[in-house]
Amino acid sequence: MQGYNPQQLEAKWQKYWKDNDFDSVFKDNSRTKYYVLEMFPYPSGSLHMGHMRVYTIGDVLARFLRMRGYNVLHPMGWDAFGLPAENAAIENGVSPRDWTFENIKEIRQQQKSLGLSYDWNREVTTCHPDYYRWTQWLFLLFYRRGLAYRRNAAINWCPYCETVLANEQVENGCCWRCESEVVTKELEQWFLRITDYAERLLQDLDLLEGWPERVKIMQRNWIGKSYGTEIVFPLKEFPGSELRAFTTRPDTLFGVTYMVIAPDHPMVNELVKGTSYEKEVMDFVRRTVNESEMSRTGEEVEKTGLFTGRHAINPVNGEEVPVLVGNYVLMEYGTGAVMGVPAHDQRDFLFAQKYGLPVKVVINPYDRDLSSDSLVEAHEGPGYMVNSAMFNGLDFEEGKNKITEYLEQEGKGEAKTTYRLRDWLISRQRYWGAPIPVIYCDSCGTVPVPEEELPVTLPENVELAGDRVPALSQYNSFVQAECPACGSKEAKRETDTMDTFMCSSWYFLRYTSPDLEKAPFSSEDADYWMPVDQYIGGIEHAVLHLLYARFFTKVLYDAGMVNVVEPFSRLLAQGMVYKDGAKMSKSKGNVVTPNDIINHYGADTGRLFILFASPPEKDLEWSEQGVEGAHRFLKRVYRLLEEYASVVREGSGKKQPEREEKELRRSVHTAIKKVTGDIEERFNFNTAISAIMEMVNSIYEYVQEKEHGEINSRVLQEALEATVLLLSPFSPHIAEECWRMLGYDNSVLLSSWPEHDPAVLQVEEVEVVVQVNGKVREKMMVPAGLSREEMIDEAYQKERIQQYLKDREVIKAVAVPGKLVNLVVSGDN
RNA sequence: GCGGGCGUGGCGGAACUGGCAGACGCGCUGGACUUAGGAUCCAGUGGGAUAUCAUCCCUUAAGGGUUCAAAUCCCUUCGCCCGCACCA
Repeated sequence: MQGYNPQQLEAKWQKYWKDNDFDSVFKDNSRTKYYVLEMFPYPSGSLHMGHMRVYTIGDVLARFLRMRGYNVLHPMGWDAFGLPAENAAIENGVSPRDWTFENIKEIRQQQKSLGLSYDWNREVTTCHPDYYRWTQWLFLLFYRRGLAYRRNAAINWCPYCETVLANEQVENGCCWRCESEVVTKELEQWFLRITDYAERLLQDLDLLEGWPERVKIMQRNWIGKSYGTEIVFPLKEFPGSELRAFTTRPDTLFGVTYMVIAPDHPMVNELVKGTSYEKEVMDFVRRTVNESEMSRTGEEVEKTGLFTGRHAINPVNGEEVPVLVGNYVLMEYGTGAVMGVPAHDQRDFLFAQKYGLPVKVVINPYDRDLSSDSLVEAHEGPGYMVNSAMFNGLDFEEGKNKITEYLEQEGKGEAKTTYRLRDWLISRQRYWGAPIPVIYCDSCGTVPVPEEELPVTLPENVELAGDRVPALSQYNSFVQAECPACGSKEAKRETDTMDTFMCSSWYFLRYTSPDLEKAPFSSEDADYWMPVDQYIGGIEHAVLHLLYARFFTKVLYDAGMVNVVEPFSRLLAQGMVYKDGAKMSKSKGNVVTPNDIINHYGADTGRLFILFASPPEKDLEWSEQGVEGAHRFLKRVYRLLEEYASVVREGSGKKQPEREEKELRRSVHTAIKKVTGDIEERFNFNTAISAIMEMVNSIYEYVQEKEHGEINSRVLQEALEATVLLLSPFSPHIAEECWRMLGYDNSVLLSSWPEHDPAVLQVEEVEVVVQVNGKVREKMMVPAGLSREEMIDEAYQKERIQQYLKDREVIKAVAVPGKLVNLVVSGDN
């Protein structure tokens, strides 16, 4: 006996699979496709347990579906542009490119030693010119369609990363990557008009039945649709000029006592010019604009405002109200101006109190009257309208409509829908990214680089000086360009690179035709493979990557390049890996790496443990003893095969199946049914594995009861084959080895998934529980298929039940076929 | 504050549409084999009571409700986790 030697066995079969090219996949219209995709990694350092978990989940699915006959696309690639490469390059004195490709090599090796069944011919690398050429091409597509534009804007700036960030990439006022506090800067930047797609991005969430509800909710919140009214307030001091304010509460219009505009509102300057307030207000504006949005609008930050000396006129009653500039009003949302209704908005109420602005009640709750003088907090709830002229008495909801209608008739406002979503800022002031393919010419302005000149290549030889890789603006040879329109040699190249999320917004399409040289992807191939049937990745991308990729797909759909409106049909957000109650991290010293596990127990054990310890969407607690348990199980399977495969091969033993054989077959077919359902319908790999364990326990029971000669080899063969086949998606190497022990020459990968035989699951007798008043008092074996009445009759026959029924009256008898009988009796107990 | 999720043995977790709570694994206890075992195999393992192969009671965060029957449905409370957070 050799014993189970995972290291040797895994290397052997990995080589065999590679040599026989089992994982390559081709478009085949005669077969049903299935696209399994795990979010591709950023290649920093080496793999951690989180990676191992996602890949294992995806690999089980891919292997399972292949055995079920699907044509399965299961690719892998590298999200290879990004800042860490630059930082690491500086530390190690190598170029970002070399650093990145070294890491890719390392990670690819690790993935291979995990036995992951990727089609490596389709590998994509976003930092490779063959790839980013098409990222640039897509940028130009967006540009042509009016979806990419450059504007001056107050944007989020991370001082540590020395680059701007999109809104989605700021968490609690801090950089999503380095957690430095973000500040606001005014810069000329490139944006993608994702807000044009806000409504469709919102609506189509309803199509995504296979997505977790919480992810859809997060996206809904992020898009932040709200219905309201835009109202025109003429300016008293500037006849013909007006301020527009967006409100969700037009019913409170008569309660307006002031207006506040954003510090960066385009009219601020004009409003205060020449007044005694000018200097003070402009100082305030300068101070505020340079603060981060967080420090302006954070919860604990006090709202401040300054009077501009000007007044706005309420369009419904002609009242003149002061106009202020306030730090909490955001130019980016609505119109950058808000109407102040202290009586019905708590924020306005506090602001009014602070600055001594009047309070005017216009909505009374149904049960009492409010007084403007003695209000202690705003009444934001429902009620009916008062102090609102001809609208008095209307319920507030109706009032919203009536006021809006009135304003529309008068030309003083209109119903409007607003979104919280803002355009996607994609410029990055860093080196290691895809250059934005644009040239600026003094005479021609902004000129896109012609498609045939793509890619705009990153300079290769990087001078590592100081503590930064120099931005592209430092490379004169890169900056100097010829204007594609007029041929002027004085033109300058755009030196910003693209947000890496651009690269990851379409990689799933590139996998469908990875080597195509004339387009980013072939529509024909994409039409066959798309959408991704099952996408798997971390919840941290609930808004970021998953929103951007949806946006890209919709734009490509509009451009006629894909025929799907959503890229990912089903999404699995896998849980995190913990150890000792905390996320694994170097600083906590609780890290276990995939390499540790592979070297110690083998990939099969690691895969099995990770899947067995917890359902995929839940967090997983790493347990060394749990790993031991998984390893013990594999050894148990291996021993079983070592000892009994010969019985199967020799075909010895008696032929007539008896009770033990029937029981064994039943447990085998139960397992087949359970494992199939658990993988296919629920992704509950943990219970699938426990079903395999139960089957193995039954097999041991069977063989241990018998001498070798008494074993029914046909029944045992069926059991051992089922064990190996069911185990093969989870622990493929040992399965391949065991398959050979059973006498097969072909790979287990080429076998079909077993089907359970319902006839075998049929039992003549079932155990039925007899309850008296809901408490189990007796169990009985009855013929399967017994009617309710017969079951109840049967229950009455039981002596123990008779005891319980003595001196009592049966009020009701309930029976569930094949399960239980419940007799409800009078009296206590 | 708003929105969402979760709470089951010593531990990870089962229980799919309400129908025997605790599958499977870990750990623990006892035993077998053994020079030895951290290998392997067998038995036991939610708590309590009566006392002996059996019976009874309690138990799914806490309390209440619906039901013949609740971990599962409803209400209240507590605790934990995640997302958003002056969005007008």
